[in-house]
Amino acid sequence: MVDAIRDAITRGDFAPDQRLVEAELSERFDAGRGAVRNALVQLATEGLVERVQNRGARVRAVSLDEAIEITEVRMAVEGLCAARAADRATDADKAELREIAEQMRTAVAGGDVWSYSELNKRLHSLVLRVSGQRTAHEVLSRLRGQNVRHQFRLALHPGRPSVSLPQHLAIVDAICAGDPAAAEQAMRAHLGSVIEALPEVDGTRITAL
Amino acid sequence: MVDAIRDAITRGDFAPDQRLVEAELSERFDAGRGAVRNALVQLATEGLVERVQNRGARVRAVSLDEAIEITEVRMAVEGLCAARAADRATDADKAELREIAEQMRTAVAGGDVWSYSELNKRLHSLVLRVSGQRTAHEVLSRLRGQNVRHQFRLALHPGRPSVSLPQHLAIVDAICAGDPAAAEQAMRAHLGSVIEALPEVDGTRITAL
DNA sequence: GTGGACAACATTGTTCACAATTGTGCGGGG
DNA sequence: CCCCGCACAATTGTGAACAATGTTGTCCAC
Repeated sequence: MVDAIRDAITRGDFAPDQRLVEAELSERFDAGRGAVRNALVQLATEGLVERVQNRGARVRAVSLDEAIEITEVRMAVEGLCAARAADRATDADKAELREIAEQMRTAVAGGDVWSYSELNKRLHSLVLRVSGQRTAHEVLSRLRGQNVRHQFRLALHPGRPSVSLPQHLAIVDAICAGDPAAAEQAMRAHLGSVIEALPEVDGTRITAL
Repeated sequence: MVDAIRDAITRGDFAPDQRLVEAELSERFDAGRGAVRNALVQLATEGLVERVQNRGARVRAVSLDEAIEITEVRMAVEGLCAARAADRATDADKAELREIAEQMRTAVAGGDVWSYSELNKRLHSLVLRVSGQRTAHEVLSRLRGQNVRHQFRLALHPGRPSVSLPQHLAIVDAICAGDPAAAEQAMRAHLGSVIEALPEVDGTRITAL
């Protein structure tokens, strides 16, 4: 239940600030109002929806400032994970990382923005998995969920792939070289660049898809 | 409601792995079963209790490994906050930081473990506030909540204050000097030392209070 | 035309009873 | 003596009704 609603929000089925009426969700997802209620409570503590007493729930709109804050925290935590990944990566992990890096190169060369965006998610997710840091994984999942909209806008920004590609490659290289400090530094540099780019794409209309 | 149960858990009124029966909590806190239910859902997503379908809730026992993971993430995020705090601290903030540092010195000199533990919380909390990073603040609140037990054990460990005091002083100094890099480094060094100390105090019986 | 009291409506909060599921003790058979 | 099935107790999940609250629209005085 909660997953269904969460997916719907992150997928963009519900616009930011849109009201989430319990009865409507109850019908749409074919569940009791109680179940919907619990799901909304959970999503509220996850930061995806806002709930105010007697006035119901609405999907939370994260401002530019919040998006920057979130990315700052991501910078710190994913930096940690990159360092851990550099320490723990097996040969199989490294092969997988290089595989993604290679696909990223061809995607950017071919101008395939959507594939690159998917590879981006896979790369960050793989670094997390290799790091073995479950706590960091949970923290980042929550943060990422709140940020999907800004993330999406950034991915669609023209010229963005060509600046982020070398950063991604540097991350992969550092992890494969088993250099934790370099991996952390590369990840922080990458997300630092995301932070700088966020204000530029803020307010961009989402047309594609 | 949720605050009452959360406090009870962090205070230690409920032991780890203890079952939390809805009816019992309902009576103890004088609230409807529905309210208790919602509170448990929220506490579950906060990571304080575990809930399994049709089997109820129990307070989550965090293992030593998890405690270390949590502290690693804290190291990354609080490092970020220390750096931000060094950039943003006003004169009033700095005065407050130095005040706490001074009180820490006298507490350690006088062997007042409990006061020192309280000051420790206040210091970390103040750094967070000064950093102005609300997202980091929320993340850390959650993590700290899961870790209270280990944190508490560590605070009671004999000889611990004398090793952590200079680290705390270094943090305050770096922030007051307006040196973000040094502040981040000092905070990371401090929490790194916590990580090293955690295994030593693991399994210690909690007698005092 | 504007603002305020008031009523009708919509939505959430709460309670209750009951259904569904799981844990437990008991007895019988191997 | 141990293991399996069965009934019963304990507990959670769910649905419906009702209460409480907030929102919207209307009417009337000014």
